[in-house]
Amino acid sequence: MTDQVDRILEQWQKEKPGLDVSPMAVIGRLSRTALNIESRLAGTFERHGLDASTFDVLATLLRSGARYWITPAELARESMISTSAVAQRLNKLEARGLVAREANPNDGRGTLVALTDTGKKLIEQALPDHLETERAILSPLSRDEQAALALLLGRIGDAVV
Amino acid sequence: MTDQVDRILEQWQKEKPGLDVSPMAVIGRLSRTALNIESRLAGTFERHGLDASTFDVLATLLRSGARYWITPAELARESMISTSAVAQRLNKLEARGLVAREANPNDGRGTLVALTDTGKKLIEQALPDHLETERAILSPLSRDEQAALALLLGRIGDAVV
DNA sequence: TATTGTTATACTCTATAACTATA
DNA sequence: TATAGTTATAGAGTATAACAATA
Repeated sequence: MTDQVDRILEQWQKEKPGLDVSPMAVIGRLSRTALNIESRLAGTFERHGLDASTFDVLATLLRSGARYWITPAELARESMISTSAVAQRLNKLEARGLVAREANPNDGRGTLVALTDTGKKLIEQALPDHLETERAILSPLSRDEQAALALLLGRIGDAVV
Repeated sequence: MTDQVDRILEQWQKEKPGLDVSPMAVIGRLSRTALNIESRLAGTFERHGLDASTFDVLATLLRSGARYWITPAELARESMISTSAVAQRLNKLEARGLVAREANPNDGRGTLVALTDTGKKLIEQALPDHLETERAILSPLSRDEQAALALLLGRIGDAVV
C-alpha cells in the first residue's frame, strides 16, 4: 500500500542515497492530508454558498456568542490575517447581508461586527454539515487514534508557534 | 497547556452545548499545524531565494534523476496544478536560468524540462537546509512518535484521496 | 503621537479558454 | 480529432501604504 509520498521517498532514496529524507515522510503526509481535507471541506462550504474564509468569519462570530459584537482586530487575530484583509472580507459579507457593522460605543475609532439573523441562520445550517464532513474524514480512525493524532499534532504545534 | 484550538472548542462548548465538535480538535490542529509548518519552511526557502512552489519544481526535477528530462505534464501531476500553471512557473525559472526547456525528440508537440547546472547547485544547497528545518519541526517527537504520526496521517489520506 | 479601521493600489498565483503545432 | 504545451485573460485573495477619525 504505497502512496504518493512513498514514491517520492523512493525517488530520493535512489537519487540521493546518503540523504536522510525521513522527515519528509511525516511532513509530506501532513501537507498533503491538509490539502485534501481543505478541498473536501470546500465542497461542503460550497453547498451552502460559502467558502473557507467566509465560513471562518461567520463561525468565529457565532462561537463568540450570539449576543456579542466583536472588533475587526479580534477577527484578524482569530483568522491570522491582516486587518485590511478582514475589512475586505467584511465588505463582502455585509453586502450579502450576513454581518452588520456598527460604531463601537466605547471607542469612537472602532467598529463592532455581529451576525445578522440571515448570517446566523446560514452558519447554523452549515455547521452541522461541516462537522459531518469532518467526522467522515476522520472515520478511518478510532476515537483513541483520533485523540492520539490530535495529541501528536499539538506537541508539534506547541513548539512551532 | 491549552492552545488556540482548545480555546475555540471551549467557546463552542459554551455556545452550542449540544453539539459534538470533537472532530474540530483533530482537524483544527491539523490545519493550523500545516499552516505553521508552511510558514517555517518558507523562511528556509527565502534564505535560498526560493519559495515553496519554486522549491517544489526544482526538487521534483532533482529527485526525478539528474540525467533525465521530464515533461510539463509530469510536473503538473506531481504538483497537483494545471499545465498552464506549470508553464508559468517554468517561464520564471527559465528566466532565472534555473531550468532549461528543450523540444521532446520523441514527440514534436512536447517539451522536456531539466535543471541547469545553476538550478542543480541551488536546489542541492537548499535541500539539506530544508531537511534540517523539517527535522527541527519534528524534534518534539521521538522517532516512534513520528512514525506513528505518519501512519495515522496515511490512514486518513488513503480514505480521502 | 499612537491606534482603529478602511480604502487604494499593486502583486502573486491560479485556472479557463483560445491558440499553435504535432500525433 | 485528439493531445502537448503556451499564452492571454480575468478573477480571487492578500498585504503594504496612505488616509481619516479618534484616543
